[in-house]
Amino acid sequence: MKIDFKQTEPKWQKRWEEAGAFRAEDFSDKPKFYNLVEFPYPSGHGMHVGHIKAYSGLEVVSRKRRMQGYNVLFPIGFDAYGLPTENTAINDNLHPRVVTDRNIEKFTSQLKRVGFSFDWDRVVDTTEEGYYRWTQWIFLKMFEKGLVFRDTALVNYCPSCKVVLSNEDSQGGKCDICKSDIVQKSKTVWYLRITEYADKLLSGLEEVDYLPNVKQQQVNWIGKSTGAFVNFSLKEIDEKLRIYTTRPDTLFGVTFMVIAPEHPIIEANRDRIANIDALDAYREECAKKTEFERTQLVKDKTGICIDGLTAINPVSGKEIPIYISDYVMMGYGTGAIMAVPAHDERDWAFAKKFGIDVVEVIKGGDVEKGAYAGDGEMVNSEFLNGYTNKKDSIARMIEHLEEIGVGEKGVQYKMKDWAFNRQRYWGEPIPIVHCPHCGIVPVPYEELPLRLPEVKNFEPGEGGESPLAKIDAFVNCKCPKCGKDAKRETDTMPQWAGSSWYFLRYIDPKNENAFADEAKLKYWMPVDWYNGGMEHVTRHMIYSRFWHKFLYDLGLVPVSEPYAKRTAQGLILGPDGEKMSKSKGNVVDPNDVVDFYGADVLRTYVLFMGDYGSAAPWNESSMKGCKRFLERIADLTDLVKGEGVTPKLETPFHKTVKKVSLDIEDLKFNTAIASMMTLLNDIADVGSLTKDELMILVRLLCPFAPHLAEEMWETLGGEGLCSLAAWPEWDENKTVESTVEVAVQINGKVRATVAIPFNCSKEDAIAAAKADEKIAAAIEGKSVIKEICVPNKIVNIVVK
RNA sequence: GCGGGUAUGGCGGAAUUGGCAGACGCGCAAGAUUUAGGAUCUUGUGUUCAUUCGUGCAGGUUCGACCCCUGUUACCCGCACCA
Repeated sequence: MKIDFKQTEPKWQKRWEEAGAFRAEDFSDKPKFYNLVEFPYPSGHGMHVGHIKAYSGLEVVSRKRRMQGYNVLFPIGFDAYGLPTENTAINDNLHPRVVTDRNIEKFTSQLKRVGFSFDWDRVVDTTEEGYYRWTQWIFLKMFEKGLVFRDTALVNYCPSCKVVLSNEDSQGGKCDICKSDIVQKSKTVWYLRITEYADKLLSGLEEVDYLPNVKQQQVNWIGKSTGAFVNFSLKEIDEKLRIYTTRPDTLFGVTFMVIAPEHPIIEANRDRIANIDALDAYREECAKKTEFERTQLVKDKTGICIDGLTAINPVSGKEIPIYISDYVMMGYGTGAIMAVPAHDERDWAFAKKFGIDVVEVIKGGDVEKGAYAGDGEMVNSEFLNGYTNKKDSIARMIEHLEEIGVGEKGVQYKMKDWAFNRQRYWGEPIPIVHCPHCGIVPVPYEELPLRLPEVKNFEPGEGGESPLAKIDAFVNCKCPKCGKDAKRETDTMPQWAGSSWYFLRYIDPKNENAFADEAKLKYWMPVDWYNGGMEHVTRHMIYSRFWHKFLYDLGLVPVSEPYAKRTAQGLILGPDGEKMSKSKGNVVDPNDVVDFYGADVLRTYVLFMGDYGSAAPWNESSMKGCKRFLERIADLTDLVKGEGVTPKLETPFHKTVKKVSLDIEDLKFNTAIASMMTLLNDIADVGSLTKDELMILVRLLCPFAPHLAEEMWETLGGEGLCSLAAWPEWDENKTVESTVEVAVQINGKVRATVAIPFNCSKEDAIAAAKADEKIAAAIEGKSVIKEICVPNKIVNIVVK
């Protein structure tokens, strides 16, 4: 039969919608299954073929699950707050609300055109009042529990976007949005105390089924290290210099100390430091460097010795000079280190440059030629001499430090607290009031949502203040506590706020009394399967796990981990093999593909083009192969003869049902489709098939090419929607032929194949192999040393 | 530097995890159909005339290795002066 996709695709999309075919039911007798895909940021460019691939994976799983009788929740929404929208709005002189609505509309129509089986009744939009009200609510809960704090510190700042960025948003020293170099700036910012959850985020990984590299990346990002804090006395003043080290056992090898240029001890002791002018000059220079420059100059160590402060080694009593250098960061540990040049590369390079002594405390290397970081016997270390096990020597030293009261065991994380405010308009207002009498006062829960005010000019101020700061009607308010005049916080939340809990809102998107109903949460959570991009592993994934764990500790969600399983799709590259980007002009627009080939071809192609988890280049002619495949399937209606089973096709059908069923569970869509193609070739060889058989194939095809499947299902007289028909089952016994071709090897080389009954005995198989004339000739006159038989696979005869 | 991964025809990729390497698709070639192009269909397609040789490279284990072990090279991704 001939299919006109331009007519059939919209027809079935409408029928699904009218039938509410993909609506998830709260509380059902069916088993539940919650499939989640990362909701898109509705940018002005519309959808990308990458989105299609990202959603097609769990789309297929969702459709299969429904056919298997599950109550499936497969929702979609829009993560609509954020800078790009705001920048577009500024450029086009429109309100961000208008831009957002326009973009959401565009995305919605594109998603619907592809025929995704989302539950459109549960769409969430993070910028809607009914949504961000609860984002603010959770923020206030965090405030209430002491997880929100304000601090003045060096933060990542993007001079181009004019915003403070979190660590996660400035990876590699580049602004995540505009890719320009970020700078360090001292600012007062709001933080979420995510480090409080570092251990829980780490240990929680043990109970979830995430892709191994997803887990590993999170472990690395959290970056837990164990060691010790040591307090060094200072010769000149009655103050301690506190350091963190993972190797306290090398304390006898310390020949100098290094503190970060920003370390407060310098400011506090200006008068005492003889070379303060030189230090100031150096510090100023460091402040000017971008993060990028600071890391590029790794090899070339710079620094200055502080003239006027001397540390005392707490175990040896020796006097140690203190340097400032930008290879020590204020943001990690205590901003100060004990330098052991013999056993640390960076310290070694620094010591060589400044002519500082190198004292070996671990045997095994030549410390004059380079730092030795390996294991070995402890030397020059008094009570530690003779220790050969790192663990023991560290434990012994910590014990000693605790005894003499100069240090203790410590833990550090690379992950830092989450800098949470942005100086832009298009985000959730932070519901806080600054009162001259009461200090920082949260907006009462009943006043939520704290609405984003309408403004004309939402460009950020030159001084880096939020556009909201210019709106007096918003800023000026009464203190909720004392009732006197006060001012509102004018910064907004970062883009990652709304996406940190959206999977909970899908469960109860219209609830006005809670972020979601308790019983519904209990029914649906956790998300059974979450698929998304690798780029979100160290941001969205960590952030949302943190929020969810916080809600769990409050008893507001039923499970501690939000996502039971996490997988990731690979990128679609441009036809040139490069990452798709507008500047390279290699972007493929899904709309063009749907116009020309139809949604079914697009869906099938993005899943057939390669391994789902790997990147693969777009190849138009390969897509034509998928078009041909679907056309040939449609033509099968002409080959239908009778009902029941075609003997020659029985095994191929059972095989294919099994293969498709199992491959979908492993995201091996390419081989699932390939097996249907193979079946199609088998059918073509036979020249006919029965109606029952075709209806099996149509149902297997349905998750991939649902419009064609529905059309054929209807033509064949199938009951109801194919999308809701029962998923075909297979009989394991019928997945194999009664006779199998077995390869016969002589000394491991294939010499012949013989057809023998399936599961026949080893003896029979070997006898059959020997009966083959080629094999008989090969063994002729030689002595058989060994005969190996793997049932149904191979016979190997070793001769001499 | 640390962590993770990949390497198979002209291309995208398969291989039940130690058992006939190259499924399936693209591309290509020949033929059919067509006024022609396109589309479609049929056949062929790792290499070699052949015995052969073939899964980045060099070894090893095994009756048998894309798969396991040792060494090595290249590329990709993430983090990175983390003390």
